[in-house]
Amino acid sequence: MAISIGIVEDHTEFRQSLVYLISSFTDYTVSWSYPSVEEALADYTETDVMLLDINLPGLSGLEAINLFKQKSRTQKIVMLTINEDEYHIFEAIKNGADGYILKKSSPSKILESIQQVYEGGAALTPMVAKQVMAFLKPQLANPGTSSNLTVREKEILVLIAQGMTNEIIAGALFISVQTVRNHIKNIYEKLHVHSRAQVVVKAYKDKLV
Amino acid sequence: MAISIGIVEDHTEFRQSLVYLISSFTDYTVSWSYPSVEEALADYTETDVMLLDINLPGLSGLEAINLFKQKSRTQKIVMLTINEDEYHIFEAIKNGADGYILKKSSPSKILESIQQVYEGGAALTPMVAKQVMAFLKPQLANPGTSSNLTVREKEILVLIAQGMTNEIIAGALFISVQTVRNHIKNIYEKLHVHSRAQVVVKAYKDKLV
DNA sequence: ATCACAATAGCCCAATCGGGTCATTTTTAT
DNA sequence: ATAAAAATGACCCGATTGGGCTATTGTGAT
Repeated sequence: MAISIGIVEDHTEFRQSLVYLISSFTDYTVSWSYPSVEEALADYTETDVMLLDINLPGLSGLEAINLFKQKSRTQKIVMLTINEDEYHIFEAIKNGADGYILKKSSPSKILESIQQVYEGGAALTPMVAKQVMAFLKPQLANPGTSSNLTVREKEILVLIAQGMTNEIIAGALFISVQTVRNHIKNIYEKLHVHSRAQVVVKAYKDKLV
Repeated sequence: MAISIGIVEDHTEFRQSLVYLISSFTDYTVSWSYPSVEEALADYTETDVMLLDINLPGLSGLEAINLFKQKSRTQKIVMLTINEDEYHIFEAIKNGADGYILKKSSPSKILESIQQVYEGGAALTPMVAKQVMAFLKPQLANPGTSSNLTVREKEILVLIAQGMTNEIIAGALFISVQTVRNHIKNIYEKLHVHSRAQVVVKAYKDKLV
């Protein structure tokens, strides 16, 4: 069974060349292609993979991710873009895109990306991957952030960062309040903070939540 | 297939009358009923809809919502309550209840609520619905703004969201700790939270920081 | 076999916080 | 000008938290 693909791309020429490119392989089928999110949503049918332009008139591709996810949670979404800037990359990732590739990528790279996300992986251009890693590095490197927290401590940190009280956390994890408090004491020591509000701040700043 | 129902209600008489009421319709089946959350959790079996009293000895109904959600994410939960006050309403909604109805509601209203949440809707009494809408309106009208916080309150919120204690905040703003606490109380009320950790969470999520 | 660490749980004490009520002054809006 | 809203400050009380200590159990590494 061929992998089915949907395309949203306003630039007619590029859209058609995508259709042409993909259709030339028997492993892939272009189920539909539209120049706007609005039209794609109106006529939506589920596909295995979607190619979604970011710069679109009307609803942008970034805003559309969630809308398409609502239609189908299994479909994979690959963002097509001309810009490699941090904002768009992280917005796309945050919204749950499965891939982020440049329009100027070679045909073989585009097909490769489709295959990768179809198989459950993520497709990123090397430059994007680098930025993602650069973003992650300080968190991994910086000791005193999350890295030296134990698994249990991280669990509790997440719950604190949702505003839960110790009692609620204890209930949620089926352990005693005392134990929760002990874990929290250890978390404070490792993160060098002295209150749960500070923990929440750190959790958000260091993107642990 | 009849809609299956679980009931947690400590008041024996009311619980039994609920069971009697519901059982008298072939469309509904009471799978179980318990006087406490603890017993219900221990013996839990999934039902389509749960009626959950708020004022319970031991674990309250509000605290229990999440615990039951862990057992089953598809079951619908309708809170039973005697009070229509804002606090309980928002706590229930925040925790993910699907309905919020008064114990004094007529039998037909109770059954109607069950049917509504079973069909994927939400069941609210008109008064509750009004309060919910009143809370939502300002946010919808003015998106991006935090809910009606005064300038001073926003200042303090920002400082809280940096992990500061009341004493430090008081020092920073050259006002007394008492005043800081009063402002914070008002912030809590407006944001419907009950701890500074939750304020920090909200501050980051709604992006006021 | 032993050591280190993680997870569990308890106790104690002081500090902080959350919530309720009240009161005064200043600013803003009508 | 007057009423409403905001900012300031206080008291009280109970709940929660933060910090210091000890202890048992299980697991993984040496």
